[in-house]
Amino acid sequence: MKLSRAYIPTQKETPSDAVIPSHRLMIRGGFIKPLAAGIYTILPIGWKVVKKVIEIIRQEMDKIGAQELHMPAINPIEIWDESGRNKSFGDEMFRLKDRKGRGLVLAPTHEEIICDLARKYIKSYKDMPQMWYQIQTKFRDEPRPRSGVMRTRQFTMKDSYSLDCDPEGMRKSYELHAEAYRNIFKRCGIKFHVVGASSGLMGGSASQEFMMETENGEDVLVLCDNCGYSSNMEVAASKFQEKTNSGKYNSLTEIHTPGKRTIQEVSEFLSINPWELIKSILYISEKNEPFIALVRGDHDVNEEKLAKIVGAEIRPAHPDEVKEVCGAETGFVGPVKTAKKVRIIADNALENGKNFIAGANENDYHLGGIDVSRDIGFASFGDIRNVVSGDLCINCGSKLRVTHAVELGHIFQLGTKYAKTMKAFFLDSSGKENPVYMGSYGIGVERLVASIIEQNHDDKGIVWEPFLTPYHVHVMPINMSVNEIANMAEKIYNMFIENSIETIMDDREVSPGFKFKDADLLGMPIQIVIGKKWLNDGKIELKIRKTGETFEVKEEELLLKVNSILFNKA
RNA sequence: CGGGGCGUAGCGCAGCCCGGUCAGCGCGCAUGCUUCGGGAGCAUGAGGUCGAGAGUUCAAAUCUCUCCGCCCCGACCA
Repeated sequence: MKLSRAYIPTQKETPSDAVIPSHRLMIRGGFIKPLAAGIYTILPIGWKVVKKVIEIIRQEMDKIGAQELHMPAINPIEIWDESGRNKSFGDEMFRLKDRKGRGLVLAPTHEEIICDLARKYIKSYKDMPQMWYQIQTKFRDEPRPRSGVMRTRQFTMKDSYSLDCDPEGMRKSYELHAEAYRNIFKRCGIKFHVVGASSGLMGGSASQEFMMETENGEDVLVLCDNCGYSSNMEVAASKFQEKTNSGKYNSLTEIHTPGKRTIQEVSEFLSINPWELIKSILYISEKNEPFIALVRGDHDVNEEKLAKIVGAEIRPAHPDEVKEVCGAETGFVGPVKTAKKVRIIADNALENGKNFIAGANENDYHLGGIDVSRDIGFASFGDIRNVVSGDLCINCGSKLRVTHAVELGHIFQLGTKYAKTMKAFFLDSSGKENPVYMGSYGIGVERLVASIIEQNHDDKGIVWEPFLTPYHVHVMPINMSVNEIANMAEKIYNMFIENSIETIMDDREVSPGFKFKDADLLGMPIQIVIGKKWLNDGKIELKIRKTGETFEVKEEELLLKVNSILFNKA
């Protein structure tokens, strides 16, 4: 491709709304163009990269025996009512009506359709195992699209589904996927962690996420660099650090704390450590039952864990509900003497603790000297807090590290949840009817591309690996108006093309600096410069984008050199 | 959905506070000449319903209201 004819709209200025590097570089390099919030056109060189990533995915999926199919992106809403997820997806699902008024949805994922296929065609244990996948556009009306192509409302997903007769079969399919995913991310040059995760809206038993560590990630990870324990913060476990309370308040005492609401304000006001306080938060379950969650002052409530213990969806209470249940405004809420009797769930770190301070359920007052077993002995205990940096690993006792990451892939063992509600049954070898065991597995394609850039760039631009780059070689004739240069560039360009090396040539009549900057921004692995050195010494300059290394090469050696750099060919 | 910010030429922005030579700057774009090793110089030129609507006023990019869009921070997911 010649740049003079290519649609690669690079720009010098960083768009003001792009914050993370991959977003900035994809916009500046002409890889993507925004159309609306969370909706992007993928421009030609962006699409070239996407296609290469998809090919890697396809190869690895085929390798584990999965079969590619293509399901409709537009679904009748009834099938989503049947699984109950029309409701649970809520506003996140795009809904529309056809001309007759029939309800349709733009599919955010495809478990329902797979289940429908399964119940129609899987009749016998002999029909399984099956693994089906597709690479397809998904639609999710995200509450907050973000960070360019990292989180969008329309995106490409590789989603696959396994169907098995029993749990062992399902685990086998799950392991095959885990293996394929490791290969895919390795081949994309991603450094990743596989972590235990929450199943969220998908439901089911086990699930793991493939995460790339980056400060710009939306997820929080807990890692043990010693034994390799890794988990999403949503479900991470840890041993908490034991703390000793000063005993400044060692019997039940009301303390006047005017206007001091937060842990920080109260601990500073009373000159005590944050961990001597009990953080009390009122939640309301979906069954409209209020309850108070208690964690130590230096900890945070983990709502995922809490919801699991409660066995229902939960939400923080509104201010008026707090007033009604506890008798005081937020900031002065505590477990002792609430206005209404209320269930209390406390974190393990509080069990048997003494001399704590909490809100007194009276505005501008806290209560000191709380003995947990004496004063709130009716509470139940559990792990309901987030791991904090410095907590210890439950396996090996080393210090845990808390870090940010992007979720690139997620694999689920769904079990029989969908099969049962949607009646996907088969006959086993004894003629008995059983529900199908499902697994579901996803990779966000554009997000993967953005992550690759996130991990492979410098201050000048993107740095592509040879197997993902839109073009292998970027040829730069320094001055198109000098015939010897233009002709040589043309000759080299044609030679590369004939030898299956993907080449882009900057044949524009622009200044050299302009070409160098664009080449660095676009990030092809090899830059070929034809300029003064060619005119004076008959040498062609070859520069490796990643290292900045340069070579002066004779024309007849060029192809060999390029091949060896790109593909390690001798 | 809460909190914060923004919307003026393709991109980045100034102007708004204090209504009235405020329709402006840089980059980009077009044409010509000169240039040609890290986003060249000179000259000429095209390009804007100032997000939309309503209101206040002799007069609105500027003040008021409503709506729309976009971004960032929090509750969800590949």
